Amino acid sequence: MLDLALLGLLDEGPQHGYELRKRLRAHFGLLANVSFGSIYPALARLEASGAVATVEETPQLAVAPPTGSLSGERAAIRARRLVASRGRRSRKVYRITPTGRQSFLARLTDPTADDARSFSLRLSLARHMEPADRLALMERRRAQLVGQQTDIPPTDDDQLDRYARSVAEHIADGVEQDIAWLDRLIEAERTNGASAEPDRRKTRRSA
Amino acid sequence: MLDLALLGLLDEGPQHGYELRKRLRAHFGLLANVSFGSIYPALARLEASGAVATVEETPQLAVAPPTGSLSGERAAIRARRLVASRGRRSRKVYRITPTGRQSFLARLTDPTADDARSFSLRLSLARHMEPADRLALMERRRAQLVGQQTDIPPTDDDQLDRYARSVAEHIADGVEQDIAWLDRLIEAERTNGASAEPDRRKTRRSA
DNA sequence: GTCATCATGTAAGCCGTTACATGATTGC
DNA sequence: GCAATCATGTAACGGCTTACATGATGAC
Repeated sequence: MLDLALLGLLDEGPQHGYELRKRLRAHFGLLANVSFGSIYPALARLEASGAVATVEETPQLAVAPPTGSLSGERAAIRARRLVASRGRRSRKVYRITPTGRQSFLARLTDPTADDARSFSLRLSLARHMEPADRLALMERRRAQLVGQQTDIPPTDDDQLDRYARSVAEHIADGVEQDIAWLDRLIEAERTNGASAEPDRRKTRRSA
Repeated sequence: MLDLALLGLLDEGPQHGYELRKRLRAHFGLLANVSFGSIYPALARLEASGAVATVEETPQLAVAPPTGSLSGERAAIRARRLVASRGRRSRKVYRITPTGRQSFLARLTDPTADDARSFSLRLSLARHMEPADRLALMERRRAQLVGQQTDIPPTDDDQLDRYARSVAEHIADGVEQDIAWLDRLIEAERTNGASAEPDRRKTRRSA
């Protein structure tokens, strides 16, 4: 789940761990409000598996401004990994590899891996998918939700107290609204299925 | 979280693990759709901590019907823990202890432990709380949700693609509806605060 | 000079899962 | 006899969290 989100972000350009965390929150909101204790090991794993690679300096970002020659020697010795752009602490910039992009797409559309938790994240990344996969994702999720409705009969206990009943009803309402939302998405997907191209987006790599 | 749910159910009468799992689903729906691999260790922990105790047979259930004297000897030898009521496999029936009831109430109202995940479960069990604690629980949750709205500005990125934007909007809608729901609950809680007594419910122990 | 922010990482723990192992009883 | 359901438990693993350790840099 985290891997998917990280790869999705890295697809928009090389970034380092600290920045990735901020963007996770900005892009995915509550879906991926994840701690550093998860992110750094995840990046290390992804690097070990060849899905991402560390970048040896991002030249267009490191304009090497005349920040100062003071204590230059000391700084140069310490800057092991990367000469920090604009004097920051050394940071490890990652980029997604072709292999990584492949496994990203494979995992994004893998029907065996879509649980309730990862659905919203997957849908957020749906622009990377083929229209058919996108539709399949939505319909699998819809079926799951309908299954919940029938599995657990709506507020089956009329002997629940008011609080428990209120919670049950609220949850049932939520499921219903999720289904309605999906129906709208599916409908939209079907109507302009021809006009919607996969993945074409103003990828602002030079932002 | 699971402990809370188990204690809440056991407060309505002694039950065994297998039954508890079914009731978890029935009472709390998706909130506590938990596997046996969690339940049995949880019950063992609760027993070790003194919150629950095993019952030495529930006489009113084990009516000892004339099921048969056939193979009676063999069955009697194997029935180690409990003489099974109506010939079932031996099962371990738990009841909540006074200590358990105390820690249940303490944990239910503990303000340091209410994260988003456990809120719905706590509210489902709100009939066990004092009106003031109940109100406090709701208002803490409301504050959390409002905090989310401001922390993560609503669909802050107008450069998100349609899918990501749709997800962000849907989540924002959900948060808004949760707040509206809480407002209704809080309002109801304040108006009939005097008339609502804590915990009085037709506890059907003899069902 | 010290505090907030940027930046990376490790270790321990929590809370659940799946898979496995075992076995009794009921119904076809 | 065989499968489904009832019933309890263990072991391994997953994915995240918090807390800890370290350190640079800029602002006040």
